[in-house]
This record gives sequence, C-alpha cells and structure tokens, in this order.
Amino acid sequence: MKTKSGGRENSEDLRAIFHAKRLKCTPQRLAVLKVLKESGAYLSINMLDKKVKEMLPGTGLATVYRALETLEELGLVAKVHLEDGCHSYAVAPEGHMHPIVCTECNKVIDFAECPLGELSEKLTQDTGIVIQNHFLQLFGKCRECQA
Amino acid sequence: MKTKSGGRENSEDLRAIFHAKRLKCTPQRLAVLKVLKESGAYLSINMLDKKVKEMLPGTGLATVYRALETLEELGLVAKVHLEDGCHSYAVAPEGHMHPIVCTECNKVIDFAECPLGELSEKLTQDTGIVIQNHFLQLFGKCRECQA
DNA sequence: GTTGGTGCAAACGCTTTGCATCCAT
DNA sequence: ATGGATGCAAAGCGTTTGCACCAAC
Repeated sequence: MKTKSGGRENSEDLRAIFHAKRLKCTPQRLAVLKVLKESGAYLSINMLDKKVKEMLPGTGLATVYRALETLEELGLVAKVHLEDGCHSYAVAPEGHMHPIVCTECNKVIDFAECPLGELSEKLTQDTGIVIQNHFLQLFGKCRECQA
Repeated sequence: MKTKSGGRENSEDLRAIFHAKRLKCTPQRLAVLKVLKESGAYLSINMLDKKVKEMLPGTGLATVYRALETLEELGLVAKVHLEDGCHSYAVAPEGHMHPIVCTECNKVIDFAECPLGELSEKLTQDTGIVIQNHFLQLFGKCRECQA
C-alpha cells in the first residue's frame, strides 16, 4: 500500500530541505506549497496566486513565480504543460511517475507508473540512441466526472 | 518497412489537403512546411521565421504563426514543448507516435512507437479512469552527438 | 470578383527584473 | 546584523489582433 501523496514532508523536514540549500523557509513559500497540497490538482499560476493571496494576503505575484521556481528546484513541486499551453504546477510525486490529469475537473487523479524504462532500453539497443529523459502526461476523465 | 517521414505528400496532395478545408495553398504556408521538412528537426518559431524569410523574403512573423496554426490543424506539423518552455514545431509523423529529440543537436531522431495503448487499458480497468489522451516526448542523445 | 491570406504595427498577457524594504537566520 | 526574500511597478518578450491591401480561387 503506497502512501497517498500530499503529506510526505512534515514541517520539520521542510525546514531541513530549505536549509540544506541555504534557502529560507518563508511563509510565502510554505503557502504556495500548502495551496498545492490541499488542492491536489494542477493549478495555473493565476489560480495559485489567487489562493495564496487568500491564505496570505499581500503576497505578490512575482513572489509566487519565485516560490514556484524554488520549490521546483527542491523537487517539491512539478511543472506541467497543459494542453492549451498554460503552465501549471502540482506537488511532485514520490518516485518516477506520471500524472493523470482529469480533463473535466483538472484534478490529478493518480500517478501512473512509468512504462518507459523498458522502452528506453529497447530503443537504445535498436537504434543506439541513449534516452536521457522523457516527458509524459496522461489526460482522461475521472470516475466522478464520467457521471 | 515504413516510409521515412519527410516526403509523405507531394504538391498535388498538399493542394488537395488545403482545398478540402477551403484553405488556400499559399507560398508562405508551403515555405513554412518546406523549411520544417528540410530541417528534420524541431524548430523554434524564431528559427522558422528566419529560415522562411530566407526562402521567401518579406514574409511576416505573424504569418508564420498563422501558417503553423493552420498546418497543425491539418495534421501536417506537430507542436512540441521543449524543456525550456519554448514552443517548437516539426513535421508530423504518420501514425500515432512520439518524437525523440536529441538534446544536443535538437534534431528529431526517430519516432518511438506508442507504448501507451496497453497502459491506458490497464489503467481504465484498474482505476475506472478513462484515458482520453496523452502527451509524450523522449529526450536523448543521438549517435552522432555521443562521439 | 470573392474570399481568405498577408504584412505591418499596435496591443496584449504572461513572466522577469530592479530596487528599496523586510525578515528569517 | 546580514544576506536572502519580498512587494511593487516597470520592463521584456513571445504571441495575437485589427485593418488595409493582395492573391488564390
């Protein structure tokens, strides 16, 4: 049984993660992360900005951008390209996995296990190309939205 | 043996493809497509604009944008999100496949066959989520760039 | 001749940056 | 106390749009 994403780090751990890279553990950064954890969905920057301002009024949009950049560096959140070209963010999954985004409610339903290790090896053998990286997202409709 | 991408439509076919949707077959649109075919790589809009202007001086940047939009609608080119967030385009593959982009030379080395049909079915059975769509790109190093 | 396409420039929206101030350490 | 982080506003940049003219049909 896997742990459900969303509660992986407690606040002590978080402080340590920041401090390990000489980064400060600020309310703004924590607020951005909290909004993402509580939502469980991919959120656009604007939506994030809106929710962060509710939680911590006075937070500037630029700070949200900077916080996301920092959190991504730390591996705490993952950036995604939605189909309309809009950038969004969600809390990062634990291992190497890929999100399934519901096209109706925009929630991250689950993280599919990565089917690509196998494919990568096969490709390297067949073609000599060394696969370094990949980008995979699944879009679908969750059970609730199928009703 | 599959045909190599790059010579799939001759000019007659192309005219027909445009006309089928009441679109005009203009030199600008053809130039954009030709640049992509001759390059065989993912090209950023700026690079495309530069090369199209070489081939057809006087072409405006807005026209390049509009041509790409049209060509994508027709399924002739594919849009891609590169890792830096920059949009690029390449000629579209024939079936449902996924590009491998060389991280050194930015060329499209090959199109991997899609490994996801199987996964999608499994996911639908296991979780009830209906997978509608996915987005996959592979990044690697081609043989030449490994030297 | 009609209709859609083009070129240009202005407008637009998302993102980044400069700088003074603030606050986590 | 000190250096990184913030807030604000301005700048930057990729992309889209309005409009008069042009070219494919």
